[in-house]
Amino acid sequence: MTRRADTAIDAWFAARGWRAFPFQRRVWQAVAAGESGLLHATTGAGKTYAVWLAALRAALVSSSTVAEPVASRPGSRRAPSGRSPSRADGSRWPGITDTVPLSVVWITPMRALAADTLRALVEPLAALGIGWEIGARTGDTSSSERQRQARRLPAALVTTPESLSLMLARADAAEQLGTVRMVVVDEWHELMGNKRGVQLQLALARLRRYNPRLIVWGLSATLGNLEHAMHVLLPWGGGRLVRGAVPKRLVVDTLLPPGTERFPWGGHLGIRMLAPVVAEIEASRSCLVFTNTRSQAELWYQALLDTRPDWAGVIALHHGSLSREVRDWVETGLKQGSLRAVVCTSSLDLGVDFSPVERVLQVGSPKGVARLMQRAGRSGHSPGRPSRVTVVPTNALEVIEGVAARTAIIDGRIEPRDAPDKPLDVLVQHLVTVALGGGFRADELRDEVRGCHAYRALTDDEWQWALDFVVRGGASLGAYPQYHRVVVDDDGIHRVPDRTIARRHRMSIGTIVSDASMQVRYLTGGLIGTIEESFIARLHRGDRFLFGGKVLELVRTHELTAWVRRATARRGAVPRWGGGKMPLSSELADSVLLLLGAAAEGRFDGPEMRFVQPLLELQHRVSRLPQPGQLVLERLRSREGWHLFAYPLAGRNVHIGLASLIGWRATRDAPATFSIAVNDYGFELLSAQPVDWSALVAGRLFDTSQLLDDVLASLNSGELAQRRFREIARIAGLVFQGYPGAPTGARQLQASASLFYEVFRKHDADNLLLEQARREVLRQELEVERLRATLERLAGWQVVEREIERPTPFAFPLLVERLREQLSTEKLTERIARMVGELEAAADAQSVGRGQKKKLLM
DNA sequence: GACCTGCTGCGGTTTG
Repeated sequence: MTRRADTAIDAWFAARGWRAFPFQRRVWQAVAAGESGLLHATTGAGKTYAVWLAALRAALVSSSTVAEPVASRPGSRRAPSGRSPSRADGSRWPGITDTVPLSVVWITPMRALAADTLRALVEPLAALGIGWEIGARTGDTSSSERQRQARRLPAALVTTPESLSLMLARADAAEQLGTVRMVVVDEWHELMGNKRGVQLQLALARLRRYNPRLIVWGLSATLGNLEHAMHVLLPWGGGRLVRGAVPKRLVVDTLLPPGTERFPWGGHLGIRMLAPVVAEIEASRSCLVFTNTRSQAELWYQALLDTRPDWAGVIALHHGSLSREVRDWVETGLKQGSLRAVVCTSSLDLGVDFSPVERVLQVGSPKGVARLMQRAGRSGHSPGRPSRVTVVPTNALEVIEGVAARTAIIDGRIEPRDAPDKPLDVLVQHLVTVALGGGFRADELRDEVRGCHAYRALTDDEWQWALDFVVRGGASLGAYPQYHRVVVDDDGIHRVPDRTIARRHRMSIGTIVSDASMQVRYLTGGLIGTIEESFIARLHRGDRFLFGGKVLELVRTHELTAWVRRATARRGAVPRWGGGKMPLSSELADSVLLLLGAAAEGRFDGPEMRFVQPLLELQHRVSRLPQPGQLVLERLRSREGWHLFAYPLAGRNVHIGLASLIGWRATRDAPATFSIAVNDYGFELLSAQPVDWSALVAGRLFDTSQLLDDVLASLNSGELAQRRFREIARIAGLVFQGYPGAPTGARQLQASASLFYEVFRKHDADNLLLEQARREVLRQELEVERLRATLERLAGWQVVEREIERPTPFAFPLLVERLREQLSTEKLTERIARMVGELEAAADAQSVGRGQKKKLLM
């Protein structure tokens, strides 16, 4: 039987002109033996087929009623998506048709991937003549499909972690899901590092309780810690790590400005690279232009259209604030090859598989090695084709980052991903989910939860606290019945008897908490997308702004909708969205530092490093280049006061902590106030009085003892924790988001979250959700572990102090950064112009000649 | 003439 199934699969491969890769065979063998595991392979290497065919084969092999298998002519038939192939030709395994219960659950992190995945799964089914019904179930599943699934679930289901949890909240969850034999988690690297991944861990533990022999496979892109990724997914041990050793060539290069064009020392927009980028787009059939922010994407799209009006309709814009319709249109255009270029944010990091993308550009810092690899993988998406990404620097220092990413990839220094530890908000939500899904006994569920990696160290007290919180609202909410969500019946089973609570819970399942935003609609009703409330609030009637690639005029705002019409003007304000400020990763920063070290020794290899050579030499001449083993401190006296610049290259989050900490420690002895500026390379401390930094550095400025206390004292961590608490309150089910269509206003949501925060602080100080908020701030926003590692590293480094007369190339961006926060755009422009003027004058005074001056300013 | 920062992902109602 096994051999016949193999033969059929081989025949199907052969019909497509393929031969099974060794890694695919390894997966098939492992699954046939009932093993779980993690499959790592580059994109486009055939992971999907490997795991899917393994699942099918395992089902075939273990199906006792299988009769004579006959492969139909492989690849000759095509089944309509999501439906079982016709039974007409009879060439299939009769034993596994029709009445196969739900056997395979395929998890994808994005709804948009579900449809694509389904198509990929249907094809081999049809060709092999297997009469399985398969389907998708996510939030946008049609109501008729839902009804069909309510009658009987298909044999294989493609769904999201959230929808799986929703299914666990059904009273008949055990019957519905108890038949599942295999779970495949696609893009596990996207989930493992966040609370969605934790929610999935909990769901898998549930499925494993239903079926202890459950087979689980994760699919992952490149990570620095694959073994750990597998362990988080399969905490019960014994997983098989399979690496798809399909040679994949990855090309990282840099687009340099043509000729002797100068380059700004700071800046992140990069519009001056417009002409070279246009040339690149012209030269390729289809191109993805990644930017780091949504507003940057809007500006680039507009700039491209200004330059090439004839590209209207063949280039497009894609980011997370645009409506689903707009994005669907763009994604379809990409797949069909009708779009020449799409300007996007990480909204297209996943999901354009099997598409004809030929070229990938990354405008601005790639921030991390894995991120750049992921984006490179959007091109050349099939076995054997090379992937290529071109970094488009927006300032001189970013030129180095491209080279740094390339060397890090070659050396295999890829970022690891950490999994969250014990998020109690997710656990609280899960308790209500399971109470809804047929109920639970406390001891049994506790052991099940502890089987998850995230809760392996959950104490009895913590468990009891979480249980108590869903039963009687914890110590402070006992008086409010809506927080007595779970009730213990006479048999000791925890259930949710209240229908309103049940409904609200089902509506709130998930761990993604979105920002406060308003819908933007045409007067005619069409939805364009969503923008931050705070941005719209600053606009007046008639003001124009750029959104969705169009200049719009604000007509009026009503409730949570901004009504707009097309404006005839060519310019408008650019929306600012709030959002994460991702720091440069340690791996990439260290790689940059190595290159700077080489530069300090006079080594400039390759065109990129030679391009920035004049700038780096200038830095080294007037100050010093940061390099491994040396912390460069620059002191500058200006009209503004006394500046200290430092370049630890530890990413902006750590620099915020470091600058606050050092400023705070410096003021313990002599009172002073500092203004602080940070970027990914270093930080600036500016004071109105002189500070004896040399004495302080000789002291215990970089001490790591009492680090936590000092960090908490130096920053307003209370406010940070309160902001963080908003998300936790939502996930734990304290704050109800409101019904769709009439959502609770964001401000109201914020208000009730902070109300809970205050109530807990005053009357329930031991509430573990408060503690969680503090932990999350320290870990995620302040990266306290990385801060500690940085301090320890700095303690062993030689401190090089330099007195400088003018801002150096490394200091200049920090000056601008601070001014940007303080001044309006016009004033900032004036100030920068003056600073640059002073620099030029200084360069002239040094009589370095015109050619030199040009070089100095790049 | 140099400046324009800050990502992504999901889910859900209603019935006398």
